[in-house]
Amino acid sequence: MDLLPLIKHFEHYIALTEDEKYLLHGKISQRVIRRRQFILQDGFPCQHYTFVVEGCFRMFAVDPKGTEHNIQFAAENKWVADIGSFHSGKASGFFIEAIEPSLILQIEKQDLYYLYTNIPKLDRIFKVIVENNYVELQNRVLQTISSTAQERYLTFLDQYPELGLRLPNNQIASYLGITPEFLSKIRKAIASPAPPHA
Amino acid sequence: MDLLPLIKHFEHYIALTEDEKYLLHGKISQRVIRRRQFILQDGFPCQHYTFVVEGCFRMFAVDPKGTEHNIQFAAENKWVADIGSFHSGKASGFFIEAIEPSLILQIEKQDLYYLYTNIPKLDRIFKVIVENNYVELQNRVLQTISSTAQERYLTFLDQYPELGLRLPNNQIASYLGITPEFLSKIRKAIASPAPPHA
DNA sequence: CGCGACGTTGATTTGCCTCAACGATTGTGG
DNA sequence: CCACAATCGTTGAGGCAAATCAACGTCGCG
Repeated sequence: MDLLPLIKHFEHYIALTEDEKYLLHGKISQRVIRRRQFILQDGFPCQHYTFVVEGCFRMFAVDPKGTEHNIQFAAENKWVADIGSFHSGKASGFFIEAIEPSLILQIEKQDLYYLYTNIPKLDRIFKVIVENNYVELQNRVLQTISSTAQERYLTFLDQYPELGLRLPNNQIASYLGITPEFLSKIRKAIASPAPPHA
Repeated sequence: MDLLPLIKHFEHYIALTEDEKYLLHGKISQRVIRRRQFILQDGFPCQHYTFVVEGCFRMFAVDPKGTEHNIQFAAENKWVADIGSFHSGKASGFFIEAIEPSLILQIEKQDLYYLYTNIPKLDRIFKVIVENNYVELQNRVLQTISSTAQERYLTFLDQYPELGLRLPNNQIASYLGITPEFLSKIRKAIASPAPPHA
């Protein structure tokens, strides 16, 4: 098992001592995940914080009509978890599914708590990580309540150019809160040279 | 100056020692804010973390057309700040304005960093606070991309019944991402007994 | 090969916006 | 203390953005 990507990730924030790195061993497990495999399903508690070493995931909810709504993508060096369910132990309302074949590192609740206690730095590191995610999410809320679908799509491409290439359009549509049909029409409008306005 | 509300707030998460409480003095300032007074304006860096002791604030952005979009309310025992701007020192794109006459406690950046260093618990406390806010925001995103305006309004009233009474409807409309006119029509539809469907 | 996932297009419907107008309330300066 | 302005909520007519539904083409894969 190779913890290096995770250690590098932590040290992107604060350097760790050798002792601290040593504490990580045994608390973290590695898994290979196939395309379309779920690492969390609606109705079950979220048992792990998941760090994506390679591949890509989506976290989504299903509404009463059966429509799926992506609330987050997580590719390399991102964390994904239902934080509320993880801490409360209650059933999650979300699914987390691999969009690509993936390699992940996972930490269970009691292990993460152990690490928080024995590597106090981790409190700060995760505080900063969550703060950054919070700022991103705030901007997404702003976009969503203030812009048209086309503007949101262009912002998405601008902010995550790599995801724009990597993900199927129907997944992007679900993230943007629009139908795949309408995203297709937006893409057509963008691609075509300025339409006649007369 | 009375730090008790803030200390109580911190101790809602983890108890502090007397020494730790002592360290807070001198790092926190108290301010009385009038209705409609701004504590952050677009174009300026966010210099403080603000804890609301009494009153209520809104954080909003203004789009190119001049329309305001509320992205957050903060009443008693809530924090409000443009976290991104606070840490980066760059100009904020948000305003924070008092909706009611308010009493706040503020911490400046270097003071907060000082406290993080000397009261390591604070890293954990703020980690938990931000995580909770993150979960709330995630649910808001889900609502926004998956529900109609009426559903979002009912959820808002259910989740923040006190804010539903306290805030003017136009502020709620801005938070929900709809026009005040349309919120008015929603309220009428809700109030009226089940409309005839024939 | 045949099926399922994905993308596209078109016709129609609907949720919400825009604009305009009008009471009710609040607050404020003369 | 009154007059006036500003703020807030409501209502209605008309328009637009995006959803819905249905159909069809393509591709990759078992």
